[in-house]
Amino acid sequence: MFQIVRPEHFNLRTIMNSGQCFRIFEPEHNVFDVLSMDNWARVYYDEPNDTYTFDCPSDHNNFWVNYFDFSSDYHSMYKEVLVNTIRAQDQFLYGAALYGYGMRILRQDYWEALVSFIISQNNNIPRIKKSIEALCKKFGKPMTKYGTTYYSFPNQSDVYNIELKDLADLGLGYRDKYICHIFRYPCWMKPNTEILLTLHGIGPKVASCIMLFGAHDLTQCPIDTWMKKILTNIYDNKFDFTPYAGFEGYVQQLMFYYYRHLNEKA
DNA sequence: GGCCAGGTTCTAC
DNA sequence: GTAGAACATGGC
Repeated sequence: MFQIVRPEHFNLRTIMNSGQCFRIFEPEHNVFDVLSMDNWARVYYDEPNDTYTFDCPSDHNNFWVNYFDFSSDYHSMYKEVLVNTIRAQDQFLYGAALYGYGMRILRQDYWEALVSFIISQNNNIPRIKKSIEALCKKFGKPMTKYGTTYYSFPNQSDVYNIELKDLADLGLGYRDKYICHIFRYPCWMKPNTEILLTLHGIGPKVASCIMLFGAHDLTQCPIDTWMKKILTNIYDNKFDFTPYAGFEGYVQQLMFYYYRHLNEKA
């Protein structure tokens, strides 16, 4: 249990809806369930006092402080974005920064990110979430609190031996072969883009997401269908990332979240 | 009901 | 090396 009072650069609902993770839920207004591997924190948001209360075992406090990247300085990145967008008269990214205040790049588990973002390819977010929950329910361990049951994200030893037919009812579509293959991949190897790209079912975009969200490499800038639309429709393919060197992934996340909002996706 | 989704692979020049 | 089709399936 710990509290975050009037946090700077932390909005849990923004993060939940930003498409970087798939296992944060809001079962009732201002009550959030955050899951990562076999960890579960229930987070109560006291809106009038802008205070988040994390209900979790106290020996898990450090896990969640790390997960939400509370030790990193988002103020300086955010300020750089504002200063540069004003200088460059970049209305879109300026608006994205205002709308996306409270965004952070989570430090997610590498294995969970690896599996999740393979599922994400050519897929929509509601369906990605459904498949992941089905995967957890089938191969994870039940966790019950507050009269609610979630299932842990299966670790590799839980799924190492499964066969393709075991994945048939998870709604994975053609990605089932990729997932089955990745279950036998030596995931303890150091996260590395070049190695990820050798794996069947992982291309540049998915590798970039895994490195950004699963290895906290903020220089990664995943270009998905939404980012392609942004870079062509808004910037005529002339957007310059150099003012944001070192935190391209954060800028990308602000753009992604804002553009989807403008298109009524979140 | 058709287009699209946090793409990648396969095939054909 | 690159353009285009194929891939499964459900959200909207």
